[in-house]
Amino acid sequence: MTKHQNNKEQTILAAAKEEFLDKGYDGARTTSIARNAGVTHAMLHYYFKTKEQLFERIFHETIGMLVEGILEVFTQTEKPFKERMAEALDIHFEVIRQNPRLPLFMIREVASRPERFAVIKNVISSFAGNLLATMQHDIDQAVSNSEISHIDATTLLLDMVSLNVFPFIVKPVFEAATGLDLNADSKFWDIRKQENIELIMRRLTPSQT
Amino acid sequence: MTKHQNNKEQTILAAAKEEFLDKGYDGARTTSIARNAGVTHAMLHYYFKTKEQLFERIFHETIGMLVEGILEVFTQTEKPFKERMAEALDIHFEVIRQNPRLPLFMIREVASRPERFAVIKNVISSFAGNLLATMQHDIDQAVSNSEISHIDATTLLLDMVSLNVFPFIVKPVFEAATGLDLNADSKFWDIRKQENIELIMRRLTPSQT
DNA sequence: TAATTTGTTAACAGTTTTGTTAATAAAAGA
DNA sequence: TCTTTTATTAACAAAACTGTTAACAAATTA
Repeated sequence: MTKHQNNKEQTILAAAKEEFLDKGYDGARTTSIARNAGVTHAMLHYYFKTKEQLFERIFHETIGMLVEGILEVFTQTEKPFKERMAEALDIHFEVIRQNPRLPLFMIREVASRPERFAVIKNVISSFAGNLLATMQHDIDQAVSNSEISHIDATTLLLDMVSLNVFPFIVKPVFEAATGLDLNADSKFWDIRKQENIELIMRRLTPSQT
Repeated sequence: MTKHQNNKEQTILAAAKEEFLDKGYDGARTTSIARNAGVTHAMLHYYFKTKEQLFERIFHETIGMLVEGILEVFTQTEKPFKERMAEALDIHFEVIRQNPRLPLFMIREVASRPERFAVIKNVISSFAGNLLATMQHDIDQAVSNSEISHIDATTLLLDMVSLNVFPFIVKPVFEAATGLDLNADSKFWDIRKQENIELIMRRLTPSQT
């Protein structure tokens, strides 16, 4: 009677993503994932042999999304450096705003199981190398035009990522401390984005000596 | 024959701290803690009835350290605001540098078990309220002297914490991406501290319009 | 030194969680 | 339609952990 709908696999994946993002690998329970997906937990082992394998799937996806998010950022080369940088900050911020749990997820998993380095290492490092080289080139050019202060590309990238990502990571603690509900407070995030842009812009503006 | 040395309790606590900081509550194993402490795991239940209770001890301690660390920061009121702010950044950075795993530990636990909010809430919120009020007062004064640009105390505090804390949180990922070993690289952290101070100083300097 | 409290071990009990299997139903292919 | 492959369930096995207990040793105290 009931049609065999292979979207069960998708349903399981969705439930697993929720569970893993929320609780991390160690906190996640395969039974709980199955329950939330509305299937018996044997199904989960049928589609994905082990918890580990199911996790890998999710982990890969999220690396993809994060890397993609940062990738898009540095493509246009027409406009002046500061302008491009402001746009990059904006885009980067919005990507995280739409996937606010990804960064903590990634950091937490890499921290508690460094073995997973291997997976992530290739994906990121090849990409990050390119990005940094490109950025450094553009920076040097802008510096020689006296358009901006000197800064190292790695330093600038870490400035950017720290400012854009950290607020989302610390959100639960921040909410506990202040009693605010930041989900219901889009103004807070708009202000935050502007502040981050402001900080980097001022950092890049040549000092008047 | 063997003397009853009650430093076993301390040994267990030390091993537990290691384990919890490294793997988080869910990833920690009481058997592993006992093994690392060199005692049978029954001992662990003898001194600390449950895993949860053992965790509470550690959790409280770390909240204490973190809050203390930020507390010390804003006491002197003689010097100009920017100067004080630079010192605060320096002290704050060094506190974290010496306890680099505490922030991720706290964030991770609060994220995966919001129930623990209750504990942390009182400690932080009462304190944070004071700090923010003090900061805002000092900021307003410095602004009216045209000593600095206008900024919200909450915003400035989040700037500061983001810049100082995030690099330590993202360290494992960063190392995976770049292949560097940041533990062996004290220069990296010195540069980072300077960059953070630079960023905030420029943010606070009144813009010349 | 006798009694009591404190520390320690080993073995075990209970639970939770992951993973397997055998039986069966549905779908697809021939 | 008969066979084979895929999907699904329920029941079960195995492992991993946490927590308990009973027996005993060492230290403390009276």
